[in-house]
Parts: sequence; structure tokens; C-alpha cells
Amino acid sequence: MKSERYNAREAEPRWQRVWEEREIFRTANDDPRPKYYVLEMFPYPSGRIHMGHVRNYTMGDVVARYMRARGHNVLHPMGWDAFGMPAENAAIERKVHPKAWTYDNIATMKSQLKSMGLSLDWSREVATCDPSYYRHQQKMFLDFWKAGLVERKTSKVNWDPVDQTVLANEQVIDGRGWRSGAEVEIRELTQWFFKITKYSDELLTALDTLDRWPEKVRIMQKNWIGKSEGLLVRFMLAAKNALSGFDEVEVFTTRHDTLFGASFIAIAPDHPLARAIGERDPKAAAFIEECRRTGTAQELIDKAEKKGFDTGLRAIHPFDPGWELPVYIANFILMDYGTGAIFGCPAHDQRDLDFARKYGLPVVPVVVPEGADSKTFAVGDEAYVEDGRLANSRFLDDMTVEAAKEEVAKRLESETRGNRPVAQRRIQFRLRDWGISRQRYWGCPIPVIHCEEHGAVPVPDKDLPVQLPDDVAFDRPGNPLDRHPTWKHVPCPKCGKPARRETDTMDTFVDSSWYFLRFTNPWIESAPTDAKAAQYWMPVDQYIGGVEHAILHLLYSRFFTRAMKATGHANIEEPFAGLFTQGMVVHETYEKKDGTYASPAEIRIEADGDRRRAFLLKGGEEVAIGAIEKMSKSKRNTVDPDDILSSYGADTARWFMLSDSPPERDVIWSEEGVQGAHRFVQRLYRLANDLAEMAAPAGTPHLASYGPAALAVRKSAHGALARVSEDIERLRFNRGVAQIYELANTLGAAVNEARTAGGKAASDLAAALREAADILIRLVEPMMPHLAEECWAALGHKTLIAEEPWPALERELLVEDTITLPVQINGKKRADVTVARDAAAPEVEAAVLALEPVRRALEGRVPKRIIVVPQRIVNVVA
RNA sequence: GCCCCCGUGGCGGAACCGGUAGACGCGCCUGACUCAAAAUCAGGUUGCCGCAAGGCAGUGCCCGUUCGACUCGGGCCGGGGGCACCA
Repeated sequence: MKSERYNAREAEPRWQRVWEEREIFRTANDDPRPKYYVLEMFPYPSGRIHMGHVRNYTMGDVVARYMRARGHNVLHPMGWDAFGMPAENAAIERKVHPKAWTYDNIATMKSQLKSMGLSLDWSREVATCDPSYYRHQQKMFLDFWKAGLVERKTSKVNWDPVDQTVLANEQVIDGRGWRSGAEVEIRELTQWFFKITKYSDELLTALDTLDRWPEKVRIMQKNWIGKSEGLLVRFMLAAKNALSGFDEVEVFTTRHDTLFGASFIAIAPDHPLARAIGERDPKAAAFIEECRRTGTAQELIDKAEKKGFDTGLRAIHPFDPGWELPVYIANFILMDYGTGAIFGCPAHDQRDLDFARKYGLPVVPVVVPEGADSKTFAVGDEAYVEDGRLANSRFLDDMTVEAAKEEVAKRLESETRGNRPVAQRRIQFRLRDWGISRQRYWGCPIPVIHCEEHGAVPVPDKDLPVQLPDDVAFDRPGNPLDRHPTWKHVPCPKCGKPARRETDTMDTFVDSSWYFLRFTNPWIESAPTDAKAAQYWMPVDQYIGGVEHAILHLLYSRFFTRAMKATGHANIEEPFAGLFTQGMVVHETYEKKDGTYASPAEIRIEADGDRRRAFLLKGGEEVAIGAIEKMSKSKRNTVDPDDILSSYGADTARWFMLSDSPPERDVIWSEEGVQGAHRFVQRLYRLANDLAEMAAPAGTPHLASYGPAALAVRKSAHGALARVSEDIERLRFNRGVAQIYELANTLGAAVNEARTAGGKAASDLAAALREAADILIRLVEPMMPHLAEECWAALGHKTLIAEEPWPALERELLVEDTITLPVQINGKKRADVTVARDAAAPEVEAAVLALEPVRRALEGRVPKRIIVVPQRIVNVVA
């Protein structure tokens, strides 16, 4: 028996070196085997890897190593999402250049990832901040532009007046910039947009083809795209009080069935008509200004009371020239959805109802529940939004909602006013175009030159890439590109006259929208992608990452592949055939008496009966064990992967990440759990060495027959092989881990038994143990690759297990000759019965009736019924 | 407010398609080894009653479908996530 412990700190770098020297994870683009592309979302180089990365990349690595063993040509690359604000913040706060900061971080994190033993093809590494990457992005921007997929238009943005930059919505907290604390203004800026809305419908319908995506993510995207089918209806304005240039208001509605319940028209504060009224009526202008001010803070919008301003204008009901409706400017109408105008039907829309109650407008129910009396049905504080039948609606009465919608649409479509139909059907989406302009330095420059004469002119191909200047200063707020002394001054490519460069850079989501395509051939310089390589590798077979990217990153990437197809850069529809969203790594918190938090490294845990108590290492003060939360700096409940890797080793960390919690759920990181994982590492090492001693030599051929003990060992091994394979394929790593434990337990027991029986296994058992040991270690390798290599060598093999194929499953070993069925009496399990596997029902019944517990329960009576489910269960109904 | 997900031992979680609830791990208890401890090994561990054999209850709560429900249907309660004036 070998008693020394496995030394991960020594063994892990040793095996990593062997893999690297032999280049076994290098992937070729011209390999005849079937391809498999597994990808984890690439990291932002923030400085150091965190536990979330460890979990994410471990899962991907298990899949990669498994698929490789199953005979696939596996692409498993890694890169860096390297542009972004933190680099600029570091520049401002610590006076380091964003480029230096980013590349330093990349170097650190790369070595951390390498110490995890991931089977990555590092030769394909890309960093999005590298001109060799972003030059292609600039090229695609220009191609998209040519193809009509880029647009320059004004839009409202959150402007931080102190930092002089645009802020994303999530960077605005309580109406203030997250960093400067300054009150954010809504400004209209001219910005560049990708016309993702061109693909609204396709991005929606294609979701149905993504059957290997989580349902949850598809639903989120569906809601985000937000398709609604409705009707555009023109309401003529009455002549009195009319405003010149405005003789109608066009509204969008999905409830045209409720047209006879209309009691007002409401328009957005920034609707052209509202602006026109504001110009001649100071009171209206004041109301509009008030709406604009509440517009900044999200929370205020949410809680804001419905408010309106009666313009005095009157709109004419499309079905009744004598019916006039008041026109309000209302704070709850959005200009950028539909037409920025609605007709209000208070009985069937909660917002309209709140509004009508406030201003004393009529509330007439026009849809009543099936079976209800339309004469007495009334609406109180709650609008009736369910289905039903039409009422109080003239020619629509008694129709279903569906039929009434159809009837209204048909009638209004065929009616005209001023040569145009009164209404037309319209499909409206919630999805907006993707604004990509950022007033920042550390991003991909937008390759455009603005000329007084020629407007926005594309940078010619030969001048790409437009490179970021290195000599920039961050001592003042605002965009360093904009105030760089020379960078933006260039001649117009068309006329040669002095012009200026676009100083906005692209949203970093652009960078991550096509990196998975670049990985298929990152060496090609002449184009963003190599058609042949892209065709071979795409789509990504298994994409793994956090659910926080469920919408933006994944939707943008889906758009990008379509836009790249339209511009001839890739011939694929969907980038990710399989998607898996893994849970977070969480940890308990330790709160000190003064309300601050202690980090896990600063405390020790003591068991006190069945309670756990925590004490500070320094001083011994007891701290409260608090809620289990996402690891965060503010709660100080983070664990540094480096500490884990250097004390327990990568395999222990990997094993723990895969154990216990289902991968889609959060995993609780705990010291006890890591120790448990580490114990198994040591146990497996001992077991492999014991087996090496007890089992037949490596390469021993299968025997013709095995005794019962040997057969049992073989059955366990092949059973585990079948289940672990399935579990990895379905990404149910926690179950796979449990199966491996079970096999290790079985083999451990077999070794012990053989040892007590005289120290030597019979030759058939020795052969079975050899086979089982090889299988066990093969199953372990995707999860704990270093330990597996070490054990593989200990078992007498000269090969690398990382290069060994997955064992062949012998299915006949999974089938039993006799089978033990549970016996229920009235649905409760009371006994077992062992019968031949193919025993007929009468035989089983007879065996069951002879059982003692059954006889006792029946007390001599005849059972009412006996249900025999073959291979499963027997139920006796007494 | 709307949409989605989840509630199983002390804890993380298993249970395939409606068929033995609690696999596996953590923790805890007992024993072996040891002068002792750690490590390791063996056994136990849902609750209640019982010396035991065994019995009763049990998957958030209530009701239903079924020979049989953690699993299916209806209604509640609790926790988490997403969206949020989208007409």
C-alpha cells in the first residue's frame, strides 16, 4: 500500500507542462473527425479571475475533454473582452494607461486560467482591444452601413454633466450618475445605431428553432422583442380650436375592439402636436417641462401618478362624426412606442382607468365576461382586461373580442379620409435599434470622418484600422479622443478638405457579438472571418455563461450573425445551437458587531452542537453568520481562486464546482465543501495505487468468463460509465460526480475485501478490477485532469489519459437476469420480490401472494386487484 | 402590476416517462487503529413509537385525478429572478 499523499502543487504544473509540450489541445481546422465547438463566455480582464470564472470554465472544460474522448475535433478557445470602462476608470484613479492596465490584467488572468488545467487552444487567443481584432469590426461596421443596417439619428441619452459622458440606464442610480453623483440630464444626441429592428420578426420566430436553449432565456428574449399586432387609427381633429398643420392624430392600438368604449385621446409630451401646443400655450409648455423632469429617475416614473393636460382640442370618433373626444397630453404616453398617441378606453385598461377617474371621464364597459349581464356589469377600481363578449358597441354587440377586432379593422381599412384609409393593420415591436455610440476612449473607434460638405464619410478600406492614439490624458472629464490635439483632424476622403474624425467609440457589446466567429480562424488578416473555417465550426455546439447575458449579449450576437450573413461575412443563421446558463457562486457572510463584514479568510468556524459559530482569527470576537449571497467586494464574502488553487490545487476546486449543486443553480462555496472535495482527491489517489497493486497489469485482455464477485465489479464499472456519459452530455455534472463516488466506493470495498481475504485477488477479479480502475480514472479525467494523469500513470499506463478514447460500453452488463421488484400493498412499499427478468405476470403474482407481509395484510381474503408493471413494481390492492 | 423558476432530512441535493422518497456528498454519532491527536477505515444517521421484529407519519399547505403522486390538474402560502406606464 502506498501511503504518501497526492501533491497537487507539484503534480499539476508538471502535467500542464506535458500537455503544453505535446500541444495536445491545439486544434486543426482540417481534421476529418466530426467537429464540436464548446465555448464559455470570454472574460473581461478586470484583474484577477473570480470563482464564477472557475465554475464557468470548469464546466466547459469537462464538455471539451469529454467530446474529445468521444472522437470529436473539439474547438475550445479563449480570449478577452478587453475594451470597456473599468480600464478608463483605472486610468483616472491610478494614472495607468488603459492599454497597459488591460494587458497586465490579461497576463495575470491568463496564467491563472492556465493553472486551472483547462484544455484550451491558446493559439487562437484574441483580445478585442487589439487593432488586429477591431480593424475587422470597423470593416464590418462600414459593410453594415452600406447594406443599410447602420443609421445615424438623434436619440435621448442619459448625460452626466460632470463626467461629460453618456451613461447607460443601469449606470443611473436615483437620477444621478453612478460615479460623479451629478444629476443626470436627458439630452438629445446624434448617435450611431445598428438597425436590429430590421430583424425583429426573424429574431423572434427563430427562437423556436433554438430547442437547446433554456426556455427561460427564450421567454426573456421574446418579451424583450415584444411583438404586438394592432391597428393604426386616424382620429380627425374637430375644426374648432384647430391648430394649423394638425388636422388629425394617429394612434396605435391592440384593442380596437374597444373603440366604442373610448373616452379620450392621449398624446406623449414630446409628440409633435404637444410641442406645437406648447409653443402657443405657456401652461401646456409648463406641463410638458414637468413631464420631462420626472423623466430621468426610473423610480419616479414607476410611482408617478397619471397626469394629463387638456389641450382643448377635440378628436372625432372614426365611427361617429358627432362623437367628440377630448385630447390630453399625458405623462404616461411614450413617444418612441407606436405613434406616441393612444385612445383611452378606461373600462379595459388600468392606466386609462386611473386617468379617467382623476379627470372625471366616462367609463363605459364594452367587453363583458361571458354570461354576464351587459346592463348591470360595471367597472369599479379595476379595469376588466379579460376576454368576453362585446356590449354597448352598436354593430359589434355580442361578438367575441377576436371577431370585433377583425370587424373594426375591416371597416376602417376600407373607409378613407383624404385619400388614405382611416386605419391600417400594423405589427409593432418593443425592440429598439441598438445605439452603439459611446463618448469614451477605450473602445473600437467608429471609422467615420465628418466633412462639412460631404457629411459622414466612411474611412476608406486602405486606411483601416482607425487606431486609438496612445498619447491621451485622463486628467479632465470627458472623452480624451475629442480633445486630443491632432487625432481627429484629418482630410475628408472625398474632397481632401479639413474634416474631423468621429470621436465616439463602439459599445463593447459589439466586440463580443462576433468573437466566436473570429475564433474559427483568428489568423486571417484579410477579412473578419474565413468562410471555410466558419462554415466548418459554426454554430457553437455548446455555449456556457451567466444568465445575466440572457438578453443583450445573446440578442446582439444573434443580430450580428444575420448582419454578417447579409454582408457576406458568414453564412449562418444562429450562432449558438446549445446554450447553458450556469448559476452563481455564493458564500455566507460574516457580520461584525460594528456592522462591517469580515472576509472568509479572516474567520474560523467552530461547531457548537448542531450549530456553527464564527470567530475572528484576530482577537477572537464572535461574528454573526449572515445570509448566503453572491460573492461581492462590498459584503467581503469573496474567495480568491488563487488561494484555493495554491492550497488545494485546481482539481479540488474543479471537483467542488461540479459536485452537489445542479449547474444551473447557485453553488454555495464553503470551506467544509472544499475539504470534502480534497478528501476525495486523496482517496482516489490511494485507491488508484491500491488497485495498481491488486489488479491485473495494464493491457490484460478480457477473460472469457468471470465469477460472481468479478462480474459485480464489471457491472458497477459499466453502469457508472453509462450514467456518467449521459450526465456529462446533459450537463448534469452533480449527478456524474455522485456516480463516480459510488464506483469509487464499490471498488474501495472490493479492494478491502480482497485484502482481508488474503491480500491477493483471484485472477478473474484482478482482471475485472483492472478494467474497472481504467474506467474509473477515464471518467474522472474531464473533471480532474491532473489527478487522472497521475493515477493513470500509477496504474501502469504509458499514455496520456487526456488522449485516450472514452471506454466502450458493454450494454449486456447493464441487464440483470433476475430482478428485484418492490411490492406495494395499497400503494405503500411493504416487501420485495425477486423474480426472473422476463417472468410473466401470473408467476409474479403467485410469488407476491406467497410473501409473508402480503399474507398478513390480506388476512386470508382475496386481493381486489394486483397490478404488475413489468420490470418496475407490483401493487396489491387489498 | 405582468411573466418565469423554485419549495424534499441538520445542510447541498438524488428520484428516468406517474411506480421502492432521501442516491451521492457535507455535517453529526458510534467503533477500530493510536500514548494521544490528525489522517484513514468500518458502521449508523427523516421523524415518532418499540429492546427488537416491526408499525405509523412524511417531499411548503389544501383539494382533486389514479391501483399508486415529489412527479399530473385546481386553489393558496413562502422564496428567488426577469420586465415594467409598450397602448
